[in-house]
Amino acid sequence: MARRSGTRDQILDRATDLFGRWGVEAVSLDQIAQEVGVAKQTLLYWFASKDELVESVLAATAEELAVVVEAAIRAAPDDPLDRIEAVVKAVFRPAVRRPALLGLIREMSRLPPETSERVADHLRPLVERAIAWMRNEMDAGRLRRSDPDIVVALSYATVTGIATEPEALRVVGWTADTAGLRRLRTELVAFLRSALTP
Amino acid sequence: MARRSGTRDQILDRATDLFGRWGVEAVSLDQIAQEVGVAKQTLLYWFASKDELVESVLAATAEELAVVVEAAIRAAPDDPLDRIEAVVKAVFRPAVRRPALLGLIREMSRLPPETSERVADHLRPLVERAIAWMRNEMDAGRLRRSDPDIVVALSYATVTGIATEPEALRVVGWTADTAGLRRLRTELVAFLRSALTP
DNA sequence: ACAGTTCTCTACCATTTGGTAGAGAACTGT
DNA sequence: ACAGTTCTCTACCAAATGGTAGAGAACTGT
Repeated sequence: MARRSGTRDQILDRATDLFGRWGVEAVSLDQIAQEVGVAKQTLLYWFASKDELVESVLAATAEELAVVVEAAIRAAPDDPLDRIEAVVKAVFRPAVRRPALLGLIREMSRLPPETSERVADHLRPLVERAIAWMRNEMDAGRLRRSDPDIVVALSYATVTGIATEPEALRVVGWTADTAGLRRLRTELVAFLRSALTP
Repeated sequence: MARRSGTRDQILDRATDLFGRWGVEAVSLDQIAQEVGVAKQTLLYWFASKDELVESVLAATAEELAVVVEAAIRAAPDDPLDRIEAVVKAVFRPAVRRPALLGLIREMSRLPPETSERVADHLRPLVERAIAWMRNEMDAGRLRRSDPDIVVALSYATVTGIATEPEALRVVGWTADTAGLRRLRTELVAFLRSALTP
């Protein structure tokens, strides 16, 4: 999460935010360059093309999420529901502070298949482990019996959807103040808990 | 859902699909015109600007969803969980056949606030009713007690997220064949049921 | 002091973008 | 037959886009 200092890192950070917020297509190199306070050609020195910049941003984001999740898992208690709660809370903080993080992952579906495939490869080990783990817990009767892969996708969709769609929340009258955030996190955790309880 | 026949309707249909799939910014008027088989200026005859086209598409989409949901509600049984299942199933069919539908709603957050506000107004009555209804059912002890507005948003996020992110599903090894679709719908309904059961 | 690398810049370019101007079909009602 | 409206077209345009070419700082190690 640390905003690093080199020109390259600054570009990466800024591009992450902008791509995540507005979508890859909607953000121009000029715009990124201007916000970083650098000439556009400086971007093209660090990244040979916009495509390469996009891919770097996605790879870094996937990596960052993977690290956060891994850490949360290692530190988490053994009970599966507690563990899920820990992971959700760990992801929730950076996701809300920087909605672009999860929004970016969503941008994957709009990229050329080879690119999205490469990014998916970054996440796959994590996902596979999650599925295997869920299957185990289901067998042990500690999670609601169901299709583990789809349930992983559903949980992801719920967390990502709610963290990246402030509009949807505004329509129901929610506001992004501290109290609202706490309320949201509490409900999200309760929702998932209830969805996954045997 | 009916693909209507006039030039205007053809433009609307095609634009809906393209905007929903690739995002508003990523789709050019030239592209839409070409796919409809008409000159770009014909689009600009029917819609004064791209912005106006976007807004028309969004309004029509919101309207269409509202109609589908209303119909499902009217035809649904009285038990709240059955009713939720009916609505989800009603939305699931068009959403999967045309992912653009829900994808479009997500595009709202990337539009100028006045535009998204106007589209939100189309959906608000529906949402308000959903919240009020949920609150009632919670009071009656037929749904899990919680913040009704946030739960509405969470349910929406789950359905929309899963229906618009084929990438996420691909990562868990899911495929979009008939069996996969049925499996997905079944799990989605079970997930929501479990999440909302008292 | 100097050569080499690293980094950022100005100047430019071909293409694509949303949009304008205005002409000409094709269908009205009379 | 004719005038008016509805609809679609060709021909442009200014601005913005991703990207190239190449010069000049600024920092290396010697």
